[in-house]
Amino acid sequence: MSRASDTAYHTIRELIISGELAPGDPLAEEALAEICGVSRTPVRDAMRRLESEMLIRRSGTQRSFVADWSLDDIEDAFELRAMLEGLAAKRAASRIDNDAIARLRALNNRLGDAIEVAVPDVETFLDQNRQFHNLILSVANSKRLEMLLQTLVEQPIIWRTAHHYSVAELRRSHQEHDELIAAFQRGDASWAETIMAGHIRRAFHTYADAHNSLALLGDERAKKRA
Amino acid sequence: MSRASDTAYHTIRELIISGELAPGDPLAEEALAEICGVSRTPVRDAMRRLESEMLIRRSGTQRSFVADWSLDDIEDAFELRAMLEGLAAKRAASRIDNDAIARLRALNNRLGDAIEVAVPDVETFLDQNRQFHNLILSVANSKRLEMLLQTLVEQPIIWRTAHHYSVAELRRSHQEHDELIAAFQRGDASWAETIMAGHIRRAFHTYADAHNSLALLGDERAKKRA
DNA sequence: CGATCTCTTATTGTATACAATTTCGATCAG
DNA sequence: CTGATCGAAATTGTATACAATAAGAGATCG
Repeated sequence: MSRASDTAYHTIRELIISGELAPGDPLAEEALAEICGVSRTPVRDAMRRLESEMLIRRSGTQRSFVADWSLDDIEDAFELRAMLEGLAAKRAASRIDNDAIARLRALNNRLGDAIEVAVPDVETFLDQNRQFHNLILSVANSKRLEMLLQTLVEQPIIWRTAHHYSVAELRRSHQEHDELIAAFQRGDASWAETIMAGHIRRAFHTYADAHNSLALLGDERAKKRA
Repeated sequence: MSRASDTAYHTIRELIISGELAPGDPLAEEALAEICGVSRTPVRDAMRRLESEMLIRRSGTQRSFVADWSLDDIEDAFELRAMLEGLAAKRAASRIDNDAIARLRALNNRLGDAIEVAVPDVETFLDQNRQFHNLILSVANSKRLEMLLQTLVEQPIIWRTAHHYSVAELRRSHQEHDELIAAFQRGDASWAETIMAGHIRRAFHTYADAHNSLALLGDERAKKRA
């Protein structure tokens, strides 16, 4: 997409994901246009995209707000992701070649290296993780699947909590990726599918746990203020 | 959505689905604006929506064309639909109440009536069928699932071939719906899921068969012209 | 004769002005 | 004081003008 429209998209997106714009906050086109330094036209484009990703919710009268994701909503998203990424893995297993397997292995090695240090490099972990999943998705070779997953993967608040994951949990992800690679190497589609689905579901519970601790922390702070 | 934007959306959509605009045809914003009787602004909105439904494809340089669906693409769409509607049925099974079941039964009865006549009323069949599936989807109670399926159900060329389905095939759909209702009544989520997934997959093969016959017909005609 | 380059033209991206709605607060009747 | 009503201000929808970019035709060079 073109420059102004893109900057608007990324700027607004960042404002939402970083939490600078809180869930429920109203979003006025003109105000956002000013912030992004572009006119309302590209802002409207960006908002359309964000709406389709469900980061923005529209009222009955077309006013926009930052979406507020309940834990149920997030579970919903993970349920769908588990199913769709499972399908991606299944399809990938019967299409993948040695070159792609080698690349997956390289990605997962770097991912492992990023956590086996004094202080885990979560940014790198997330980046390699994203590439790992994207590679599988592209091997799965279904434009439609790619499209649907795109609206699910870029979760909003999820990446914010990622930094609170324990080393054990990061290691677990690394292991599961290895198992996935083994399934690919054997061309076992069902195995790949179930590993992937489980991998995502576990990620949800990891998220939910981190989410709960953070929520408790938030409550503590709220009490202190009162 | 607002008036002009909506009319643009529906007008263009109809042009594509009816085949007036053939797959691969280029779509210029200004030309469409003239056809729809609105300005380019709402046309662009409409095209965005149609793109997300994959009825429109965009080239690397942002030019738009009517999407051309290969049989593989369509199989892809059905594979995803089978999975997602299966999930919808599974979720619905554990949430549905007697009132909703009664409504499903009523819809399916009308659907059955529409085909048990001298000349089957396919329009009514499709309409009741759509309502039947939509009701299940809404009982499934997942906004995200609803959103994803929306981009898959409104297939382009599929409804055009529906008129060529045999009475036996229409009856089969009617039966499968009844089975689904039975699964709901027993609250058997797995059963509901597998019936639904099978139901959609069968629909694909019905479509593919009709598609092939039509393609052959088309070839015959082409030969005659030559 | 073919390939490439440039210039013209067509098409899309962006800004802005204006119209249609909606929100919200002030005012007033009960 | 409560609630309804009206109107000003804010917000979104649409049209249009202009800028940036890409496609296509024709000329130019090898």
